Amino acid sequence: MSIARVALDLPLNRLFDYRIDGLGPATVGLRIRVPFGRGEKIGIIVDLPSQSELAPEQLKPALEILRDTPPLPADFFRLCAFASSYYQAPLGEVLLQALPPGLKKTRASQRRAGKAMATTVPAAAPLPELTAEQAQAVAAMAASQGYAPFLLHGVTGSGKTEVYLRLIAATLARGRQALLLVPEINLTPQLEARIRQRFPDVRTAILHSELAEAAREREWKAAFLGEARIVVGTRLAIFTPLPALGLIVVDEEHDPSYKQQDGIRYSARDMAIYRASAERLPIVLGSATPSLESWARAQSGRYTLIRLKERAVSSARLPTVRLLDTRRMQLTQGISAPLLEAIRQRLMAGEQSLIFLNRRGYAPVLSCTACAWVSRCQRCAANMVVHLKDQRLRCHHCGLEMRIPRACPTCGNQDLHPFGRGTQRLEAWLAETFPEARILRVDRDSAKSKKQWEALLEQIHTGTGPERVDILVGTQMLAKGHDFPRLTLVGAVGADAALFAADWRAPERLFAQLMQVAGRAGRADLPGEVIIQTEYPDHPLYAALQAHDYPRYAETLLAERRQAGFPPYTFQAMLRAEAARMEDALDFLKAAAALVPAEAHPEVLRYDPVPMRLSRLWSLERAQLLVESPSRPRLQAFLADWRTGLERLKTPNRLRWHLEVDPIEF
DNA sequence: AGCACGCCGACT
DNA sequence: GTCGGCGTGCTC
Repeated sequence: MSIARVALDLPLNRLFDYRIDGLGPATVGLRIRVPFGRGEKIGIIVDLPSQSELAPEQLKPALEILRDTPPLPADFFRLCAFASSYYQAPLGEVLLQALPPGLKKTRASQRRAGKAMATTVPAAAPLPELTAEQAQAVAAMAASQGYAPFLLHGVTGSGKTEVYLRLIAATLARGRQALLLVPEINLTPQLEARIRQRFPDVRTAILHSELAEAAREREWKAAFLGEARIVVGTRLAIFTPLPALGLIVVDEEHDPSYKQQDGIRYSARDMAIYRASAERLPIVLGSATPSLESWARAQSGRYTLIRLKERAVSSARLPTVRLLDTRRMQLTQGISAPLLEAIRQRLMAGEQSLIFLNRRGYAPVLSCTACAWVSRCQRCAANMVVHLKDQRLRCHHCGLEMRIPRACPTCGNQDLHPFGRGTQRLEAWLAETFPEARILRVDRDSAKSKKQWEALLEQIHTGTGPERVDILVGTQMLAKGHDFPRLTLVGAVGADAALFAADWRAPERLFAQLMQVAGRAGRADLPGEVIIQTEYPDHPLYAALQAHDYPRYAETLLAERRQAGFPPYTFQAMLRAEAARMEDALDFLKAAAALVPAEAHPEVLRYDPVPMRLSRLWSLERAQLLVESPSRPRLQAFLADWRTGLERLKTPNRLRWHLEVDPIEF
């Protein structure tokens, strides 16, 4: 009797055995259709054991071994097995989340094979000349053999993408595939175009979660079958099986969107490092503001640090950064007179300004002037944001919406005031102040879809005429890598809030955002200026920003982290619970903390359970318990023990929990 | 995760 | 007297 051991997409930490006699030759890595409970499921054969722990009559016969794709390769299994153990997630869940949805369907639906997208082959442009720095970087990285991790630290505009393209070309020349990870593909349509232009004859696969199902399957297969030689994708693309992988590039490696925030909470950047090491490949982590984790590893020599200190276009200098001390200034709608004057000057010169305000909506809260009423969300521990454009209050966490009330729901007072400022309010006020200017707001509300976003980009690029844009108002969306040729002024408003946020990673993110948004200014032959309004002009973050000195700020932050015993000097995991009542969530976490005796894991520190910062979301009370260790292996050992106990722990009514390794939000 | 079985409250 | 609440247990 032949047996297949099968991984299924279930939240269960075990595998299932089936009889496969008469189903033809089986191979580890093939998909298999099996009866499960009263239905059926698609699983993946992970082993062909000679016998099962169950009696033969307890095994059900499998229905079909699917051979429409080749077996998933051993490299892929190793990657998934590592993710499964590192993130304490069942192997089946990890393996199956890596497949396009079409390959997980029980009914063998005969979809059209799907042809490769018709790509108009653009005229091959001459290769841009490399700067000396770029050439050195390419030479150093292209010469590497085996596992070779590089941290490519390049200031904005230093031409990191060109370096990637050269490395990709070298990889293709060696007959290998190249994998390029990007944070959000929809925000960088230019990158895709650039790759297609550079490699017009090379099949390039694009992979991200917003692709339609058929397209995703087509692209995934092209990559898996080795037809696509270049694979560009978001975090999920790290799990694509690639038969001839020769290079991994992680662009903007510091970007938080590499961390999956639901389901299996993995870091695509960290998985990329593992994959490169397991498959003995060069890997390039690129950023103008690397994550502190990566920077520390580069400092310790685990990664080779390669720096691009100059902008690729020699005439384009880094923008000057001016700190405006607003403590003694009269602000109108949050804008100081000098910033306003700077905008006016750009208007007169026909140049573009960008005001960065990382808060969308009109105002963060509506409140009654007579009583204590504020626009709180019914479901979340958060305020509903005023969206004046569509006359609605909206919770940015759960999406709950309602009309803006005419009068206070509590006392009937008609005098309700929006407090604080978001991009809509700033846009409206700037439109009043500069009636002749064309103002464009760019945030998640104005650029909901890829189409809208591309249309906005198009508009921003329009140089002259009635369609030109004079002033951009926007959130961090504007910080992503685009060239805005006429942009010479960047103003940052309301940035201080992140300096003292409860989340200790907030300053790191603020620095990256400001650095990126500042990098938008003055890329071509026009010098750029950045004006940051702040009440803390002496803060080291701003000083480093002014000096364009990421390394200095990174050292400051790393020293703080070391002092405080935070990552990357300790390793953390978070157990989170949500329930109808906070008490239940906290009680569960208390019980969880007591599951494993402390003596068994002396180097693992367990903190007390606490409510999460956003303590209620979607009407569920949420709490969390942090565990921490100076040793990653010891933390891992503890987590493995802990999970076993947690799975046995019977949870109170409707309580849900999950374990997150290397959490990035608190 | 589904999906069964199984024992206690308000309804045709 | 039943419909249905979700507590518990199982899935090769």
